[in-house]
Amino acid sequence: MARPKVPLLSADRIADAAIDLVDSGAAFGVNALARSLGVTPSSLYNHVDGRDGIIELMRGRLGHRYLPELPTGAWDEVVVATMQGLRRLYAEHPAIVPLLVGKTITDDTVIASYDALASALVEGGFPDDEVLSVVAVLDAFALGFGLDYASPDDIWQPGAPTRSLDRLIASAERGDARSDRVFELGLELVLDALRLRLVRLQGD
Amino acid sequence: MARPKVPLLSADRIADAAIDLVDSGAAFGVNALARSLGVTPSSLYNHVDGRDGIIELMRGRLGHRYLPELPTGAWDEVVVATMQGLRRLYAEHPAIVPLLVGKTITDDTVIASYDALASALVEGGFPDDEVLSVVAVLDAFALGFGLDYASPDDIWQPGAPTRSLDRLIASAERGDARSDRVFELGLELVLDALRLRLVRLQGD
DNA sequence: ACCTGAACACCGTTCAAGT
DNA sequence: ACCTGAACACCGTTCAAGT
Repeated sequence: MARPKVPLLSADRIADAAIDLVDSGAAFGVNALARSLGVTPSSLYNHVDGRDGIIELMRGRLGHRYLPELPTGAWDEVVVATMQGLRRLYAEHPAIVPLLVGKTITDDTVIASYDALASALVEGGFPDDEVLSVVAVLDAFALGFGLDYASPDDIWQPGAPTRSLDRLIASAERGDARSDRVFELGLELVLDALRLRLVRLQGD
Repeated sequence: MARPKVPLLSADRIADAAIDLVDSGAAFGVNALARSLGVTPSSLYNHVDGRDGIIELMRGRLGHRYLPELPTGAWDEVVVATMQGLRRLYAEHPAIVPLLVGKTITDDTVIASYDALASALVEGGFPDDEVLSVVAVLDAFALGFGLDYASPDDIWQPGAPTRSLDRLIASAERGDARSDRVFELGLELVLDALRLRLVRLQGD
């Protein structure tokens, strides 16, 4: 079966299989991915730009699913919509988050989403030279939370007795319920802070 | 040279070499690390628990350097001290951040640091069932910012023209100066928000 | 154009052998 | 106790060969 009449693969099919693979708990890898597609590793290179290319495709596909239309409205509504989209994305596909870390974003859908966020902040009254920083803060937030979803149940594993940590860990919620709570708290905190900042900026 | 009279290696020496390796811009790996130590990869396994073990040792060494003594004082002073320590750590060793992501923290020094933070928040008046969430928020923050330091200069690489992103990127600061600014902004935002939250909690 | 199979340089880890 | 060297199962990627 050298060349099939109808192609077995496509970039989208590969990206979807990659997402399924990672969601299933398996380690991400070109070989494992090819195996799950019933295909030879080298076949993938006809459609896709290697390991990193596949990861960027995954980002694009998920962005397309979770940030489908660009949010509009007041800046804080746009912030909430974007962050909630990212939160759902990361909560439902936590194992992907570590793969996305520290890689340049090129996917158009995802870029458009950050663009909408930046534009909303500009229109909301944040000064030009601060908007990108605010976006970066929000991004750092979202990523940090995404990693929280991806984290092992025990983030901290004290070897020796602690003053507070042991006790707090013992009585704490676990898993997604905790992560959701943390995210809600965090989002509330940034929004409060951003609103406060805007008021102060406009007061000058 | 089967067994030298005085050992060539030790856990600390390996951890330090690993930090140097990663700081030099090279990819982290057991083989590269052994090479930089002038030693065979298998030698490392006499001192260290494999790749993940080495990473946790790196965390410990750096924690020891950047979070040396436990901060005391008002809760917000403790928060600032801890976050600034993490900021310096991540700023000066950005390439390490992605390695730390999503791995359980076992190192005692680092644990003690989070414990001090949690204790300060408890004493500051945050309710027990919220402290761990606040710590997680701060941790997500710090990690997110750490990743900002580790990020390529271009986090976003728009393929098509954008409404705001292109323009803002063109006029933005770059590199560490920008990351510092983002961090300061972020820290200010969380602190404001946490203070506000505390006031509201105590108002009830 | 699209898939296979062989080949390449590389991983991380284990373990017997040597002192 | 601590290092070496061989061996293992695995990476990601390239490329000629086949249809």
